[in-house]
Amino acid sequence: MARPGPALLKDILDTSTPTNRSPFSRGLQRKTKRAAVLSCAAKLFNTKGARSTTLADVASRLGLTKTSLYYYVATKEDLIYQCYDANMRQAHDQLDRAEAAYEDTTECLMAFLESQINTTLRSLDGEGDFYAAPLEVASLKAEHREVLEEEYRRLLRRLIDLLNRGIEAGQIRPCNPVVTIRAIVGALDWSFYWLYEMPREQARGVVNVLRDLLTHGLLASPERAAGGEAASI
Amino acid sequence: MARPGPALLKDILDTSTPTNRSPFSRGLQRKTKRAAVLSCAAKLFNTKGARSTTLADVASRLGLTKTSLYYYVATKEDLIYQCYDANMRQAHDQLDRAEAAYEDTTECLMAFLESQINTTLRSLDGEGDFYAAPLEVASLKAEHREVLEEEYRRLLRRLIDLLNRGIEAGQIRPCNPVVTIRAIVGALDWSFYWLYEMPREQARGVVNVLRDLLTHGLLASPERAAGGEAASI
DNA sequence: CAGTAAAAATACTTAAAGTTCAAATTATCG
DNA sequence: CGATAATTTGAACTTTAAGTATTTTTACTG
Repeated sequence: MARPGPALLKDILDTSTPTNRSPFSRGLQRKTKRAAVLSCAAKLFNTKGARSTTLADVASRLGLTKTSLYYYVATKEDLIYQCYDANMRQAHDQLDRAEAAYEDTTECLMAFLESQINTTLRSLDGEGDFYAAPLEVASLKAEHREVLEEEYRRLLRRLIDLLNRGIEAGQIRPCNPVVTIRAIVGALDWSFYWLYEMPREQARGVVNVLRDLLTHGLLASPERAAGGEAASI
Repeated sequence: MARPGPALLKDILDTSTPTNRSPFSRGLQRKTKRAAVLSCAAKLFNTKGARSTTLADVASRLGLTKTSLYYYVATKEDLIYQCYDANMRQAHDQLDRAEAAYEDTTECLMAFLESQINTTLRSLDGEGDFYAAPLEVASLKAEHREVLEEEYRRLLRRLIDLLNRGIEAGQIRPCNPVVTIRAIVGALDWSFYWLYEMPREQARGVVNVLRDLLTHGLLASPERAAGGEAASI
């Protein structure tokens, strides 16, 4: 699935191994190319917005004409939907993995955040697909919009449940989990925007900074948090 | 400036006082109506995206035809730019006020966040103008885009400086201020999205939840932060 | 209340981008 | 190599929404 940024669609397939030329590989090739179309579209959507990206933009980046895209997607609306849907599925998958790997609720949440950030970073390194942040769901037709909104709410609910379990177990401070998760996921949904333009060096440290911010907060010390006078360390 | 959500443009002006009918009021009326156009557009931009909102959408909400909008704005691109610019100016103003009011860096940051959230909440109550989250700056023409990006960066720099001052003063834990501010502002830029659909009751408590999250972090206790075992309260 | 300027509407043009279709090209396989 | 299916294309068509020219309505002013 790994593929560098500016690759043309015709260069996507690795025809060096015989397996990729076997009869059954035809459907697989199509799937692979389709995934490349979605990834390319996702990158553009993240960069200039789904609605203001034209099919010609996507096509030209893939070395195709815009007509050719219709071999892979039904409509532009469908393309946007597929991109968003892929992103939502990926997010749920990552949360599945995080929940399977960690008992501790805080660790689980952090692992989820980390995997989401890393997915973006890998894509920027050309080592994985781009996923589109679902920022323009509202502009989709009702049918598609409702599916995505439900998936989004489901993700929020899962994370809220996670927080609640952490609170019950005494691992996490009592807080309003709905608002807290909204803030965290909001920052995450929007993170590609600055990750895209941040020096790679700094971007690599993002996960640790977020982990720190979320676990300890901003304040220098608990005493200070209660409202005392400032004191130098 | 206060004006309820679904008001038609012709109902905007308060003609009950003579002042509003004086000769010099003509230009003022136009300004007021122009502000109402921007506010209405901003609300729609927040709800369904700037690019997928049509001038007909904006006009119909104001009880006008789309042609009439051209009396107030030059082009649609201009309308988007004006909305975004108004938002950036408002944000800088709020930060000015917060910096003037608070010596303590943490308090200052919190006051800024609070004022931003409250601006959104007031607009939802029909007690103030809507401001558009500048989510689609990338789709504007270079000239406008550069102005807004510079204003956005300037806001980030101001907030980063604020954090740095707090760190130097020992009020704030040493952290990467760039990433930290990006995360906070990202969550903020995106907050209208969930504030719009959150029960008003809950929305009122948002500021406190964010304050808590940012000051103390998620963990139940500092001991726990070090990695100890979970303990029920 | 008539004259005049502001505001808004009607009817139209234009541009851009989404979409379709039939034809051409390319790749696979017996 | 030649048949067949997969893929891509060029060119035309459609739709949508931006933008303009002109006229009409409204409302302020003397």
